[in-house]
Amino acid sequence: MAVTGTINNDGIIMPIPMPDTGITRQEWVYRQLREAIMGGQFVPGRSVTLRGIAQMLDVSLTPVREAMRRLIAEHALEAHGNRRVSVPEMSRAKLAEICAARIALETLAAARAMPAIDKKRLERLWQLNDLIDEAVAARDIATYLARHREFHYMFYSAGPGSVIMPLIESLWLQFSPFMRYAVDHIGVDYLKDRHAEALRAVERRDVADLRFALEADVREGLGSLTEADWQQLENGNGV
Amino acid sequence: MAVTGTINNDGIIMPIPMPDTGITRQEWVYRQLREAIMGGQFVPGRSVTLRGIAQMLDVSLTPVREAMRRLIAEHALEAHGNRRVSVPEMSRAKLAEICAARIALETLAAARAMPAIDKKRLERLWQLNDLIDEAVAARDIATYLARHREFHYMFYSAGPGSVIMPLIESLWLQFSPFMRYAVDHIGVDYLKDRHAEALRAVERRDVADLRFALEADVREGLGSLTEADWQQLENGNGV
DNA sequence: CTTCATGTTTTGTGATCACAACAATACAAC
DNA sequence: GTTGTATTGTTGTGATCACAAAACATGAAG
Repeated sequence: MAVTGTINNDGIIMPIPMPDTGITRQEWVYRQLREAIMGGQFVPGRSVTLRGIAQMLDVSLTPVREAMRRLIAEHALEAHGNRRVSVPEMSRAKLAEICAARIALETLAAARAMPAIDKKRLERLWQLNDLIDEAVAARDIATYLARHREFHYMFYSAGPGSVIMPLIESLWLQFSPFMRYAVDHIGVDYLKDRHAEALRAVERRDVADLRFALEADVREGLGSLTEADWQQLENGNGV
Repeated sequence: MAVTGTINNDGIIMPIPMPDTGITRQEWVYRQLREAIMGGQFVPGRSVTLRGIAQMLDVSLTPVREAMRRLIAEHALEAHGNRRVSVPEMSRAKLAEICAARIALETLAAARAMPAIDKKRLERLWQLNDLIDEAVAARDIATYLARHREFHYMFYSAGPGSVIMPLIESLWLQFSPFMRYAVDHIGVDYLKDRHAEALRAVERRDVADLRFALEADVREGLGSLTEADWQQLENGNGV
């Protein structure tokens, strides 16, 4: 294991080659785990052990311990009283709270970023929007998730500041495992986004419409699960 | 050092007695540092070393490393490229961003919490409001900061959920060292809050007024520093 | 006095070991 | 078959050591 671009015995893809220079092992482990979580490779409820990760990435316990502490602090992982660590499970209430927080923070970030979105970045955003549609049409969940994240990140990161973005990323870390799980089990057909509407609002430099589009994007995306969907997820019925 | 309720050679008060049972050393170290930061005992720019903290709290490096990783992940501490860690410094832009994020998240948290604020909690909030005024009148900065934090925490924590509150706490960790520094150097006289107005809004069950009061509380509190204030702070001129 | 090279000290990082807490299993008693 | 207990294995925690990188101090050369 721990070699380049293979699937290990836990079924988790560890793509990035190797630690090298200029970066600490702890930092490398952190990024590996973070990408895996964001990519939805960790299923909610899965327990994560120090030795398991250490063996998987072929490092000692020390850097894994620190990387996991970071992820726990960001609520990407959950530490139970028993000292066990696992990927957090999702609930209706928690998802609602995450959506509310996303709307509050992402509309703020977008409003702050809008003046800094120039023609070049706007083109890239339109391009990403197309790529997302293609991924949905092709039922390619992995690249859908990656592009979707890239779209929002490219949006907000145009603006200044280093305070709000980490908060948003913490939220994404929290719902990503669930989102992958939900898309896997319910399908991609219900995935409507408001990205085009948001981009048109940017072109018109209309902050209010931009906020509205993004709020709708979250509400009709993550926040749109019906009671039937939830029950299907809880019964574990597959795709 | 590391004994109960003394001031160590760094001038930092480490009040809580000792680790005992039922809690890991790492967790204890984390809480100690967190309280010290929230209480404004760490001045912005101050460098924090592993061995320094370990010696201060009389533990080995291991628990300190993990505790500091947590605090760095919460942006309570800042890790530089040189592998050095310090208490983050504040800038005009950063403070503005923190205020904007606080308004977005805290008005949301308050709105969610309002239905759960019963008569008993409201009484306690009024009581805290009085204690804050007394602390200001007595120029007692330490208890002012503690009560101020307790007031907001008691407010938001009435509501359900475990997602939004940690985000808010991360923001408080980020501005607390600066706030203490600013109050120390500029004085407590400009400290006007909108707590009473917020509580009256709760009594009327008026969400809009509640949000307005809290937004004003942040904007006229943290966000009210003038350019003259900033220059005074940057010159390091004392009280 | 300034600047650069050298040596010393401090500091973070990673690995390893010992240990205690916890979970899981196996087995006996009813 | 169920329940309770002893045993075994696994896991997180904390301490210590070795090492490399960075910061600091020292001193010579300009």
